[in-house]
Amino acid sequence: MNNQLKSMEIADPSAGCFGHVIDPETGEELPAKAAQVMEAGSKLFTEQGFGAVSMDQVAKAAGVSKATVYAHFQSKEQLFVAIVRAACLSYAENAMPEVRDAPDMRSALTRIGHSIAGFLMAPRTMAIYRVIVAEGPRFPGLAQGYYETGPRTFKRLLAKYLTEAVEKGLLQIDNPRLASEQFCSMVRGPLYMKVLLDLKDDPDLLDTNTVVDGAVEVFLRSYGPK
Amino acid sequence: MNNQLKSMEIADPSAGCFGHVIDPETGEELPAKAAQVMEAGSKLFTEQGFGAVSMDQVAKAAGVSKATVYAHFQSKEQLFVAIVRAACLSYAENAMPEVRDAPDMRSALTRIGHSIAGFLMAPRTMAIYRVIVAEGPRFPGLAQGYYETGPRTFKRLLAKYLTEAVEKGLLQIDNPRLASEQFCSMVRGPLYMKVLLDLKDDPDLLDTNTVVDGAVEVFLRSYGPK
DNA sequence: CATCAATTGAACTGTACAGTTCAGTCCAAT
DNA sequence: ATTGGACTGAACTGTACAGTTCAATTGATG
Repeated sequence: MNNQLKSMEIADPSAGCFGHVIDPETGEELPAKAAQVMEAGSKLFTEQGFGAVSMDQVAKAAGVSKATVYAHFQSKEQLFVAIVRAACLSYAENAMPEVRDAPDMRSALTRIGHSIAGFLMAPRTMAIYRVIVAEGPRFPGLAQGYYETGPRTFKRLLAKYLTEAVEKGLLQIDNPRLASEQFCSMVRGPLYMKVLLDLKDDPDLLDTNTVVDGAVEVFLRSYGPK
Repeated sequence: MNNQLKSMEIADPSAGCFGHVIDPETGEELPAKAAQVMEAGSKLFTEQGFGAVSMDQVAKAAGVSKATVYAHFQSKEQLFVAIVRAACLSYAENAMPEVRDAPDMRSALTRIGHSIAGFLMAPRTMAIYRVIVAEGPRFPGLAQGYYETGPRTFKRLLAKYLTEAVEKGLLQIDNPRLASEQFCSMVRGPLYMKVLLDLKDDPDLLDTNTVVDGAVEVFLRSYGPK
């Protein structure tokens, strides 16, 4: 029960992730200056929130004139939407690790659990989530887009994996989507608020290993074979 | 397995909840006008977010002059903090139902599960959460205060209940705090994003009964006696 | 009725910011 | 060398808003 991964390295593609983005509207590659603007905007918006950042700040941080910003983006809102959309694209793939070589179900689930935990608590993930929750209501469609490219995609990947395990007789699950949600929630729930609310020294907080091992244990006792 | 509560009525104390608030600073009861201001501010802030609401709007909605607003609250920030703090106070007690009369563990947990689900998805709860996530970073201590009076208190209540059940031989749990987190998470996780992100018609979404029954089932298979 | 505190309404100050404009610069392609 | 598109920097417009001020009004109390 102690096969945790020691340090979970989650690639944080914050830097440079707007380098070669394809504009979904035109299908063309993003000009260098536009990428700079998105880069800077991403950092500022996720650090301070949409409302607290001025376009002057964005331009300055991007090392670009304000006129250039408006040459590439119609408005502050459109810049924001473009940034969030681009940031969501690489979400789900990063969270599901390779587990084909795992010796058994317990170690596979443990690895997945640590991957979820590490991914969810990465600064970039938290920043996107915070911004979506905060500004979602004011940007119709943004939250939906986030959910579909992000959490939903990941949960489907996990449900698919579980279904395969059932077919191999390694698990017994009648509702894999529910089981997938349950496993994610048991890992995520006890941990994410700590980071989200920046609670560093609350005595009630559980550490990652306890949470992941606990989730795996409960999951296997419910859905394990026999 | 079908003893769900049909419609879970969660009292939404949005209206009038600032009527007789005691100021934690002075220990005195809040003047009527101040309560009106907090009432109006609460509605506006939770609907539109801190940044999007002007003090003129608050004054107007409260049916009060702006000078009066500033007579009671030093600044917009302080008004906001006062509102959130007051709103958090009645958080935890509302979420934990009475289950002493429940015939067995399954029905008790099912009732608790539905209570959690109903409480979490109440507009007022969601609104507070959204505002905390969105504005937390800019108001030091606010998120901590929310967590301590809210989620943490509830989870402790549940952990205490579970511990008592263990002592009666109804459950087998070595880490009740972890178990409490797991149960809450399994109920909350699959449901809250639907409301948070306003996803009405996603085909992957599970309904409340499925989620609660699933959580109870998994919980009992893991922690149930023998 | 007189007093006094709370409240009102309206005008005012200062600032921050979205978005525009434009003359001038840079640079790559011809 | 010239042309043309992208970029700069700086000034400018208009607006929204936090917070202030104050003379006039209200209303409860003695």
